[in-house]
Amino acid sequence: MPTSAAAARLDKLPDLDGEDSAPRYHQIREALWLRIQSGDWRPGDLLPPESELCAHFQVSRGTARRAIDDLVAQGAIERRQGKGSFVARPKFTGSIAGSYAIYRTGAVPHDRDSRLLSCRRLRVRRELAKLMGLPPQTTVYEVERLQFMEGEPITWARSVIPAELCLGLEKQDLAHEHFYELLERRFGLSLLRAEEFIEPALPDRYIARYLKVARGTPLFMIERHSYTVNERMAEHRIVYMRGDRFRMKVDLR
Amino acid sequence: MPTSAAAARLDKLPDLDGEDSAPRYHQIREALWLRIQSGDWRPGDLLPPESELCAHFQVSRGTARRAIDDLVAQGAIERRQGKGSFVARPKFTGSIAGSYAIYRTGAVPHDRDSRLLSCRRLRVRRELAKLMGLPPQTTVYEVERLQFMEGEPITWARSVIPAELCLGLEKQDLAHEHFYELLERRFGLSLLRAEEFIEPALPDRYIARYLKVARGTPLFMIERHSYTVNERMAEHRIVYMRGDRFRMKVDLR
DNA sequence: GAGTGGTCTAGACCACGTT
DNA sequence: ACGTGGTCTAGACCACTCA
Repeated sequence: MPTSAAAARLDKLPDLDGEDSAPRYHQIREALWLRIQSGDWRPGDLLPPESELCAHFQVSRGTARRAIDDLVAQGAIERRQGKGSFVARPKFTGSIAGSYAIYRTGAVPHDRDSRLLSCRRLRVRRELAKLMGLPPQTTVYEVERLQFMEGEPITWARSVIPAELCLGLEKQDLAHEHFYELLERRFGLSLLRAEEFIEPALPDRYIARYLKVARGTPLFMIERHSYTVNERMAEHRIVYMRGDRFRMKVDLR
Repeated sequence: MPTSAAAARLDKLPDLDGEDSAPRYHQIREALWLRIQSGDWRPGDLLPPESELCAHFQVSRGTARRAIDDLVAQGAIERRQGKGSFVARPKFTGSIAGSYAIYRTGAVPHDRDSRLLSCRRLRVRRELAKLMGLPPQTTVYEVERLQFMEGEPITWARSVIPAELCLGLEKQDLAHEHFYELLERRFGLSLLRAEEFIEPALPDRYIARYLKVARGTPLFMIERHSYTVNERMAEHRIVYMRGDRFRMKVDLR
């Protein structure tokens, strides 16, 4: 069942460990982050006010704030003045974002659209089961989609998700709803973080046909591992993105 | 002249603006960052102790520290307990690092080496002059190098630098010294930040020969713009990196 | 107006590196 | 021993949101 905007409670949160040499703000940060990772606190949940955190952990407000500051910097918590602090909804869900940005070679992208190619229920391939930490023969959903910008095909993507995490996925509106929002809202499946591995690649015949590019057109191949509660891999995604229309920008300091 | 490890002074640093609605820590951060960007304070310089910053800006230590915290997070300042705070040396100089990481597909990279292909003095190409903000016909150095890992060619790179920033570059040991360290030490040229644009690409005959790959092998093409004092572009670099041996990793939150 | 986070203060003691 | 940054406290007032 989809849960939205509950209140995060401090029940059974450990006290600070006097023996632990780590700073208090660090211990507090660990305790809160564990709550989020474990799924006790879910994206959108309202955190207890700072005053309550101070009282619970027996620290001054500066120390409690420092812990939250770090979680905010880490992207795990959002603050809203006057309202409270909330468990953050994952940032990388929107477009392709995060610590790098995709830039169109030319104009600014708008006008997004996507098309569902297929959604199948099947047994996971052996290699993928190993990579995802699933028992052999686990049933998964395999979703293939195309993303368009300004009417032009830009990315082809195939996602694999353990079926038990989203039973009935094939009945959902996969064509138009945002994929991660759908998982969150319909199945209560929240993705907390992801890793991406990026390589240059060339399209095979299948991909080239969908992206409407010549076989020799350079592409980005992006492999994404998305994790949910308890560090469990909930989605394995392969994306091919046209390199003739997009590039990535990285700021170095 | 190479300057190393001077002391940063607070001379003529502006007072806080009471009219400014921005928080004090923000105004302090801006003032310090401007000092660094302008070149008054150089990488490696020792900052005044926090006590002195507090006295100068008439703020409490918490506020001064908050300003420095932000600059540390931004990568502009490094703290060393017991010693002091220092203007950071750029992080992206070592390998390719920053907000993303290059991962070898297979074993861990070690055993680096590089080879100088050429170092020429010539007039900058018209398009590049425009991109770099240089007058037409400006004299530049053009340096081509190969980088090896475990005896295998991994990247080919061509750097273009305005000649006046590093007069006599051709006499330096470009083969073995780290390039950015050499610029810093011999010419006092410090690069403060950089932007990279990454695309998938295929090698032309020239690049393929150096990297010892077939013409159809996918590569990363990385264009780097490095900036020195006053937001002046000091280096324009094109890198081709083998995509069959390396990939990039990005962490999303 | 009540409650939240945002900013700031003026102290304190500790850990580390140098002299 | 001394000076640096690292951690922490117990207050204060302001800005924003919502009832």
